[in-house]
Amino acid sequence: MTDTAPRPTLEAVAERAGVSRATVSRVVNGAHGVRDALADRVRRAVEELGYVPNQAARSLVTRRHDAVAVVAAEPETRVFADPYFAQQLRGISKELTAHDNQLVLLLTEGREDHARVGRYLAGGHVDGALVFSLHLDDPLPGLVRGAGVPTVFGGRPGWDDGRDDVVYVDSDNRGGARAAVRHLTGLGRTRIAHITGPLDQTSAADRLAGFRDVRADADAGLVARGDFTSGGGERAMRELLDRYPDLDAVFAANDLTAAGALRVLRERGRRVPDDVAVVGFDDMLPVAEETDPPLTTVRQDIEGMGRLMARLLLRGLDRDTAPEPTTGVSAGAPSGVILPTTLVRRASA
Amino acid sequence: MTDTAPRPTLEAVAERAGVSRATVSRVVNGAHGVRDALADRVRRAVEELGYVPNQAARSLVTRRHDAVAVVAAEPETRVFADPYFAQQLRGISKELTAHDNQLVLLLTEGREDHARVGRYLAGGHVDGALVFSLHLDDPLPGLVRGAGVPTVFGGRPGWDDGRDDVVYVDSDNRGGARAAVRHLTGLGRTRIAHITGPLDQTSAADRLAGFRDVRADADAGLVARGDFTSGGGERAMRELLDRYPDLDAVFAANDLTAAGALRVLRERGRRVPDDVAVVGFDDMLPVAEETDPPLTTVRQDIEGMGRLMARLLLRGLDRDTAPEPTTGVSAGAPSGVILPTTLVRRASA
DNA sequence: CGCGGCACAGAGAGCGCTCTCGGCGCGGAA
DNA sequence: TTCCGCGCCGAGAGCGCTCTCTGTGCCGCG
Repeated sequence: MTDTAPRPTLEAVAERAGVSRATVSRVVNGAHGVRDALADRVRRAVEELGYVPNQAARSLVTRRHDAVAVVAAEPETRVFADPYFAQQLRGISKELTAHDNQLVLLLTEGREDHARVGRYLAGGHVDGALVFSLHLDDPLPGLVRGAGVPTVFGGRPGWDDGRDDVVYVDSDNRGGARAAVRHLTGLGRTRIAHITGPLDQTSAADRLAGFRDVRADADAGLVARGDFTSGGGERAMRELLDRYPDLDAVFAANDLTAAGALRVLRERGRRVPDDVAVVGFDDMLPVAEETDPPLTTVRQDIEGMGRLMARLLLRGLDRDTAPEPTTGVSAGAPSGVILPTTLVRRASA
Repeated sequence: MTDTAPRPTLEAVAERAGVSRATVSRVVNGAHGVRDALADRVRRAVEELGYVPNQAARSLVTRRHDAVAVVAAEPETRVFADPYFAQQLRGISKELTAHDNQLVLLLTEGREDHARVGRYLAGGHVDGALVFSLHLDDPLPGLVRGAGVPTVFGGRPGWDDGRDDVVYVDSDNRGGARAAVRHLTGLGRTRIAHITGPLDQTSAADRLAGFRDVRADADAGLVARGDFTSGGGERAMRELLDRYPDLDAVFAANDLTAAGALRVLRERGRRVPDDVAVVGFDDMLPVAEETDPPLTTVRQDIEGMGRLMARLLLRGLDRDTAPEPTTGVSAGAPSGVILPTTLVRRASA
């Protein structure tokens, strides 16, 4: 039952159409230099036999796979909120399928997984890789680089040190943070605190930098360390209130953190936004709308990020097959692309 | 830069080890019937050259790909809450990598995508497929069936009509719903309402069935239709309160719905759980813990579901390569596997 | 009328691997 | 010693495709 009839080969199609394998191949692919009459006959034969090219045979000779790997460290995507990763995946998927590429998903979970991924990428099973690298000391980027596979990173890699051949897509964490804090100052708030994310992640570090851009003169004590979870947000909020009972605004590094902060504020009898205004980050959808009050936050185009990553990768792959004559890398190759963020005003600030 | 040195072939390894291709192949795979001395020489050569088998060449002859497709309808995974799908993916990924299989992700979004997926599966690029089919009238299952690819479904397919060769994994929606409602009756609640999900999804239908199992005598008016979103939960909750101002418990078809219901209850001045007890479903993690009060809900082992799906598929594939002599399908083949659910008690009921 | 050129089609090699089959050497039985 | 059997290894075909190279027919031009 599982075994279907043997799939028709090029040969079979050729025979049915009364032409040679080569001609069928020409038609099935680009189809240049084949008379219409013949081409039609071939197409009809393809249709009748239900011919589908054998990808294995094809890539054996072309060395192309029309497949790209998406590599993500599993525990991190978990902490970082799953919807985030899923949305990126969606964007990637759309772009890839639009270009007839397959998406091979590699989720890693530990040292041994890294080795496995390295081997897989080096094995030349895919034409390129999209890698999500969040931590400063992530071993993945090095691995991928070692595998010699064209790669686009999701999120600014921590080791963005001089080498400009690393391509990545990120959203404007720093700019978004600035916008959030400016929004708070615009509301007349003067005692503005920040709850960070885990600072070994570039997104968290960049958001902190954005906060500092606007509040360069803020007390160091107004910055409390969180970890992108609501529990961390609660802890940090308690600390902050203990230190600064008079604070009137909080910028949380993400929405989960903000949700935790909101709970503590309510518990301590602070009204939001009247007493304390709160801004989050991510616009993580189930959460940001469900909090009480709904969260003012910074939205990023997550799906767009994914799509852009895929697009950049595919473009790079194209260039490889048809290298332009200009010397070396095209002038001013965009090594990092930063997507804009927007402030979403809800009730919390 | 992108192009690395040409990858070593079996031939190269053979030459270096001073043996034939066949021997290297034997060692690289099962390694039976090769003297240890020779095998060691081969392994050393593999190591030194950094040889990795060319999967395309291999599957060209073996007709195996060590890859399975995961097919999901994109808009639905969105509505159904993204973390859900991501967790399943994680379970699938773990199981697949444990068996050296790759995960090819196919997200569909419309009619034309269905055709594309059908072609892909029929094209014999993968050894099997894991398909998430939520809707009663989902065209995907039919397509997959037509493609003649071994398949395991995620969630009970709507058309579970007699044919017992369809393999699926689902969690015990009906039993979980029963447990939730019994919990409410155990609390002494007597006026228990239910907000359903979209009833063209089997999970929603099964949860409703579970509600009815326990409250067979409940007024029809105590069942309000929702859509798995918090907005739907709000609307349904308003209806219910209008119809039954005296209701003292609500079983919501999922956590998002429950979150919406909670908002309306608060807005109408009902205390939870004192006046009205609320139970959700899913234990969708960011949400269920963030609501006020935190949600009592029914947890399913989502990751386990994914893992089980993959395991069942791989087992089926194994059988194909090494068919057991027993007649036909193994007696009592588990066509549907139902995973247990557990009630998680928090503050809302 | 003959030749070069062009547009198209076919023959055939070869991508890197697996796997069958045959050969070879060695040990034990006759 | 001869022969068979067995364990191990190599030769070689072939998986389904692409792509180059060659061949063929036809046109235009001299």
